[in-house]
Amino acid sequence: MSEYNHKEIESKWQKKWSEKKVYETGIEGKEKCYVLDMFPYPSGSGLHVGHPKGYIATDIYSRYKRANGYDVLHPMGWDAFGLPAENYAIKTQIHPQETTEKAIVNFKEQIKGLSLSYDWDREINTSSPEYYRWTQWIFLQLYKNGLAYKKNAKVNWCESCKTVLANEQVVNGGCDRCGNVVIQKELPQWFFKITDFSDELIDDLDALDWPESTKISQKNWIGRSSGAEIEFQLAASTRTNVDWTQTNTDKNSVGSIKVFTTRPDTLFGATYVVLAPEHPLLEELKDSIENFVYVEKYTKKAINKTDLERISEGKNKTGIILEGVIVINPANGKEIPVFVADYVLGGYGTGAIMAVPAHDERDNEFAKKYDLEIIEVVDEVGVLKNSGEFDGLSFEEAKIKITEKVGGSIKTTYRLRDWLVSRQRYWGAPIPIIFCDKCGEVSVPEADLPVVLPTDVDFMPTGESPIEKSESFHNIKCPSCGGSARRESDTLDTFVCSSWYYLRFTDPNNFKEFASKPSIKRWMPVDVYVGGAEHTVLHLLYARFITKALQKIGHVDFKEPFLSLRHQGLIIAEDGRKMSKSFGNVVNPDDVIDTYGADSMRLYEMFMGPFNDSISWNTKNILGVRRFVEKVWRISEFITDKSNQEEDRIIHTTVKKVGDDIQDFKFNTAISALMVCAKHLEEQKSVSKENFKMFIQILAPFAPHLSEELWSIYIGEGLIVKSRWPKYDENKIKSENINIAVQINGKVRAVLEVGLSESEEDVVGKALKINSIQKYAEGFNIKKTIYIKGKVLNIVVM
RNA sequence: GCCCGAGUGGCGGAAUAGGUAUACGCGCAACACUUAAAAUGUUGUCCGCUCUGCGGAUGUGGGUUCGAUUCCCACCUCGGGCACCA
Repeated sequence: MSEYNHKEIESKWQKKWSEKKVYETGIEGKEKCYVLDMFPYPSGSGLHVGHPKGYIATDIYSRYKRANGYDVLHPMGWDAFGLPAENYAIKTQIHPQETTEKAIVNFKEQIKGLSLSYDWDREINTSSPEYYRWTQWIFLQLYKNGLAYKKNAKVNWCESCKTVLANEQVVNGGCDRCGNVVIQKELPQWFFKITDFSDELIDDLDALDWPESTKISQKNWIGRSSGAEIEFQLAASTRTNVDWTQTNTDKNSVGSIKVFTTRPDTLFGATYVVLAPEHPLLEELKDSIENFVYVEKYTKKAINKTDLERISEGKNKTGIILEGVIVINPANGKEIPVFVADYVLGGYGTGAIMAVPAHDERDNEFAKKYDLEIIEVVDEVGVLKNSGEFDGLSFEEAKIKITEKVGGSIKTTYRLRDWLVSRQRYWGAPIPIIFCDKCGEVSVPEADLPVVLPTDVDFMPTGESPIEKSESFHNIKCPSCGGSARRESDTLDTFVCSSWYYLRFTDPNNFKEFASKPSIKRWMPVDVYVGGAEHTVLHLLYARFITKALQKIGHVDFKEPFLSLRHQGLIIAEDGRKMSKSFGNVVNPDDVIDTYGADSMRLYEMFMGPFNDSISWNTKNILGVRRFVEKVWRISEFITDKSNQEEDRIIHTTVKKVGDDIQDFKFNTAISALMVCAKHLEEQKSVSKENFKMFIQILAPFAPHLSEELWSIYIGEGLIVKSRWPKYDENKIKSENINIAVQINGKVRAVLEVGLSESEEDVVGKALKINSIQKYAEGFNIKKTIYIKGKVLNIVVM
């Protein structure tokens, strides 16, 4: 037999499969299976060997499902809007569309080299007007249903570039282009009301087949915590300076500071109150604060701080006392001071806390620095002390009773904030809103969608988004009154584009709807979703939110988009670092395919180790799987029409094992089982045609080219990619006799062959006849014996 | 700092409803084939010792058990994520 020529064989079958459209989405009306990869951002630098790991896994899974009679939807597309292409355009004046298209062509070619079984007729591109038309439509649905709104928000702003910066463009507090200091600037921004769904986003996680760590991360991100809101009245001495009936219309909050706490049980230990620098009460109390000049100086500085500056302060908490302002601890009537400090956040809870330095680390650090009173009110076992009538209560009980006593209310708060979706960028989907002098904010009529990105733009290294200066874009009439109007020039966060693409894949060429109801019903939800763990919170949370929002509005009738989720582990470079151009340690899949073949590349990435572990690439190790490929090639020379019991047993065992392992994403052990089987067949230098057929069928999802070639030579009926998964025979797997370990006091002293049906008595009897066992048992009493059928016999002696 | 995950041969790793630790692959060594090399095949390859045998070993130290890589407690190291959320 000739040597295995991967280049010839692989290109031959890639052509045939493509001609016969073997990967077309199943439409036969069988049970469906939607297998989805997180679609990539087509970056200019192309794929490295780490990218396709997840794609290979979903491909194997899809092939397995097709062979098992499912209609499979397995699509691929491009998350094509984004910052890198725009930055590149600013540098080179090459339009992002051009670079993006080029990158897509390159990515696609690289992906096709691996024979991933995508249905390319369903390819989508988020930067095409046919797609973003529906991204805009979804924005409008949310807008019309009160789930999208505009408000001011702080953004990173570079004074010198006159532009908004993404967090990743802020390096050490400076602009990554010009190095100038980045400030926080208030600008009107669009938000999605994800916080409306906080509870559902937490509670619906329970029913999902997702990694537990991912669920926990999402829960922590949403950060639901229950506690109490408690009011601290201002002391009379403070009150005299302000006419509260004038400044405050809410009777209940006249002259008080409302705080949120998760630990109302520690109220007796609250020795001061802290306001966030943004707290509105500071302005209202202006005349009562004796050192207001200094306070104002502090708050102005604090508000202008970037996140990075706040973080870098670490344990060195800053703050300033409000002189002349005193509040009363409602639990014990004590008068306590009030501070403003930037470790308290304006956007969380009520923007004010009661500080309990004995039981909160941050309060403790602050109290020590400013020499404030520290009172312990809960002991190590959670029982109250120094708390008057509540002494001796458990902290759980005290939470409720103390809140009740001081007239507080039980309250739940969330860490999650609304999703800021507007970007002051060019390369994104325009927000379909029009501003009219007369009518104000008007949504673009659905019939006028898409709002197409203007092309008469310049990419200048400075200034605002190029979209702002486009005449053609902004020169429009108000759809409501017909008067002159101007378009919203912000574009949407790319996470918006990627938060609904799984719906589009069900019906990608629909010009009338984002996807037809029957298509959505047919395919959704996604059965298996695979992608990197870096999307644990943002993308996965946003996609879940959009699904829930669309369900609420009535466009879909399910509440979760992804039933099961798997993360692929990173492929680390051979030098132990991340693969990156700047380290010069990138391995290009094209080179690997050229040298070893696509089948070997696929096998290697799956054989490296557990799918979700991070593992170092090692080119040497590819030899192992390449040798395996050649071994299978050689085994085909031994095909006979005779089989034997042992051969049948190992083939059927392997069929079972490989199927089970694919189902569980345990590809490494599946390949190991295939290797063990191949080794056996080669050693006995014979394999029946029937068994060989089964073997290449279960090998096919991993090494489709090799299997198809062997199939065409030796089996010849149709294509292996269209064949049905072989059925194993449980009777052929079972064997009568089995080796068990015989232990004395838990140490293995002998191996014994026994029948599976033999009784414990018989097995013990046989074991005691073995020389090496007698040696250990002699002179001792047998205390007891433990026999685990087919595995181990332990004889306990004294 | 908090949260999550992981520590098994020279290396990637296998085995967890507790039951023969080191499957499979890489590497290494010897042998066969060869003028030679490559390729391929065969055999060996956790460590130690007083070596037909015995003892030890799954990050460290304890515990539960007839039996622990697997369960429990404490600690150490590495990787990932998040940043003061009251």
